[in-house]
Amino acid sequence: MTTRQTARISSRKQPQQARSTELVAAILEAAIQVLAKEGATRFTTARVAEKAGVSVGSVYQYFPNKAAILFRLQSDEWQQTTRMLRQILEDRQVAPLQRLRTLVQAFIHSECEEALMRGALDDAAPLYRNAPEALEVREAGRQIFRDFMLELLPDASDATRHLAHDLIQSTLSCAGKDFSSTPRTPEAIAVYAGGMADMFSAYLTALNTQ
Amino acid sequence: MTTRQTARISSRKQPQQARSTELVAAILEAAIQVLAKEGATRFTTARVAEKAGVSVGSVYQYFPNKAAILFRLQSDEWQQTTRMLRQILEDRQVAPLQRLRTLVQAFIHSECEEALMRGALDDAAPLYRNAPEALEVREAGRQIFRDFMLELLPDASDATRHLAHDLIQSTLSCAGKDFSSTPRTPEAIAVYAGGMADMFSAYLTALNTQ
Amino acid sequence: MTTRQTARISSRKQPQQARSTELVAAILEAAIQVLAKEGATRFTTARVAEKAGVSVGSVYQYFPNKAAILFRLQSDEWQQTTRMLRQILEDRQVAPLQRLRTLVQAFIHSECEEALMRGALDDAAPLYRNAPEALEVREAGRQIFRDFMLELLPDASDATRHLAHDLIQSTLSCAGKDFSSTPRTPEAIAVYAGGMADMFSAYLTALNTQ
Amino acid sequence: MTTRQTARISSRKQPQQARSTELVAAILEAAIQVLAKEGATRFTTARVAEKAGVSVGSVYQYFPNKAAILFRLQSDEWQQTTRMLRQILEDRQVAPLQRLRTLVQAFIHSECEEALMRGALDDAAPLYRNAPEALEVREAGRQIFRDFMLELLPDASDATRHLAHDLIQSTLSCAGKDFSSTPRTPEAIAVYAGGMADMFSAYLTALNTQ
DNA sequence: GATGAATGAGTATTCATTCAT
DNA sequence: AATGAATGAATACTCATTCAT
Repeated sequence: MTTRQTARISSRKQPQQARSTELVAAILEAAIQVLAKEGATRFTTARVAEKAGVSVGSVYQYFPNKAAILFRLQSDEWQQTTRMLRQILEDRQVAPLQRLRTLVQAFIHSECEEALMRGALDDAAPLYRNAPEALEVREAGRQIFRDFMLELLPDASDATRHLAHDLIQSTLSCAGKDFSSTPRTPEAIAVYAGGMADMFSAYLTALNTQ
Repeated sequence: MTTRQTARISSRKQPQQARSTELVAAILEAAIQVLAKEGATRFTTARVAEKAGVSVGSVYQYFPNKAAILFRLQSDEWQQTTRMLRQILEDRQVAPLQRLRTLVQAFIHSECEEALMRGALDDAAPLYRNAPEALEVREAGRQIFRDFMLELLPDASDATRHLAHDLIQSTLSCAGKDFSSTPRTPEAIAVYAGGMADMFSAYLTALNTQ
Repeated sequence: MTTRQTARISSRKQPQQARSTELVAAILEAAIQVLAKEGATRFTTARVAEKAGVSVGSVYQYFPNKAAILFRLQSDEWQQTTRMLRQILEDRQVAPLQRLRTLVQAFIHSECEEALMRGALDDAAPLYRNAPEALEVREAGRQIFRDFMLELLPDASDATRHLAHDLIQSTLSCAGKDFSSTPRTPEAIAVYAGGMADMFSAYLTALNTQ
Repeated sequence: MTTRQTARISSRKQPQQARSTELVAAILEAAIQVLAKEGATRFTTARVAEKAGVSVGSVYQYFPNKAAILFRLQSDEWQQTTRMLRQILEDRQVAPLQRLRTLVQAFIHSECEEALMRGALDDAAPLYRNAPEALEVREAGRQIFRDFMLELLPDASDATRHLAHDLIQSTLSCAGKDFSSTPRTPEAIAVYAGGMADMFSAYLTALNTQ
């Protein structure tokens, strides 16, 4: 929303040596724990450093600022999601609507894992949201979905397809977040994801038979 | 998400005298402006007081803490939304699906008004979200929707209806927020809301013809 | 030299009530002591607050930042010097060269008072030097001297007078600082100031008899 | 001024091997650039090392601490100035007052070269000023001037000569610094230096004819 | 010798909240 | 009731210096 602060947020150095990679991993793992245990407002570089068993200085050796740690966490998640998207949506062996169904299940499931951390990460979004890098990562996921929409709605107008795309992707990600903000059993997850897939299917079918 | 801080958050006193009511109104109006102009992170009691032309002490006379101001803003909005919900959904003169369509249009439109302030209010959600009062207000809205779902899906099982309810209400509110986070023209709003209504309609129709 | 940082530096609020005035005075007094005892590098707002028996927050209530405290100290000094300049130089009862002589004595004397603090204040100059307010205060003093130069060198060309002005004012203030950086007895001060006055007199007399 | 920190500041080792000498030179050159480009407050060992294309560790191999680099820069300058002093002042072929005139011109000119770096070096003076080595280097220059003063004021009392010496040397160096803190054209420099030489001449002549 | 990762004390500044007047 | 001065804990980030490799 607010487009106020925006700064460089990417990693300060590429950890090429094994030691460095471990350190970055330790910091990120600690960040996840701090986020989950303490929440977004109590997420401080000092706490992350302490939890990682590292000095604050070391944190700043690998991340230019606090936002960069959060962004990295989010970025990693987006990449994971993008991989999942690609894997499921590009499998042309499976019927498109079935692929969508599989995706919804997979996505909602993954959203419900580490929901506490994810929620806190979301609360901290104002800190990293406006970084230019954030937009790039998002775009990659959009492109995969865009291609998939061509399969789902081959005869629709660009406008219609674009609208359906917006609706489905937005619903998937944000209703998923909403749902995962409360602890859920695997059954409840399956049911909810099934319902969402039904909704998307009904919508897309309607668009195709128009 | 995070269930950490939870404190009394409702107004400290019922301002019954005219002067008090004015003061509260001034503070809330100022809060809206600060939120819109400065964003969630720069939303401070001092700034609100200054903008309201009141002392900080006075702010604390009517609101026990900063979160209470934010909560009140959110609460007011929920009540407004609830009124809208009631007005549209309880009008039995109109066919249920048409009422839903009207509601989606009205809701997305209203989300796009003052989007800057709403976005900031959302960013500040961690501060007031866990207040018990917040849940109560939400529940009122849910009840209206629940009743409406009985009209939409008269023959469905409770489970199915409940699921559809969750999906639709969650999609409506959070995809609406997502959509409004970017400035939109009235036409774009109408198109998007139309699409969402189509999606809901297709889904509900499918459930009813099963 | 370096013209890098430049920010608002003036006082945050005008202390109109007695209590406030006292507080500002206490902070300034504490600042002087910290500067004298700890030096420019160890001059921190926390130390000033502690020495003043006040919280850090209170310091920031009256000064927008650390530089503002230093600037205020310097500014006060400049105003005092300007007053002295005016008092001595504008006294047309006394012969011009005699006035200059008196001024040099008074100025060097005053420089040697609280020399420790002044030295430290000077070390901290990079912090406040580039503030626009600093330049204004300086200019006032220059104007008085400019008028006086007209009396000293009535027949000289503008260029000559301007050059003499620059030389004398610059020598006075910076050689004075240099001299005062070592503890001096009153006698030594009088002798040094006498010498400087002799130098100025010789120079001005030479210019006038050219 | 402040006589607080005082530590060993001279070079850690005499670099006799070619490689070492080069390294030291590279570090000093980098230091000059950092000082000029970033200013005293942003002068850090890390930045110097990076600019020099060397590791921080290497910097500490040849300089015991940051102050030592700055001191060395200053020291080199003093030695250069001392050489200039000697060259000009000890040339008995030229009349004393003419030598003084030449010196003033040369000195002010040299002050105005690399004024940006010099200014920053000056800002950093608190860091190296109190080193005992600093005093020694200064003393060498004083001695040359002292001898020259004997030529200038052969009949004056020790006290008078000493006073004139203090005045002239102090004025030369610090008014020179003051003057060079603003960018100047060669013409302006010549004029200012001429004026200063006139002032010294008038003063010395007056002392000799007393 | 050279490297540069690691350290952690140190600093400026903000802001929710209280309470004497 | 209203004020706004005072508090002080909290936080992001820097940088001189060390030392294992």
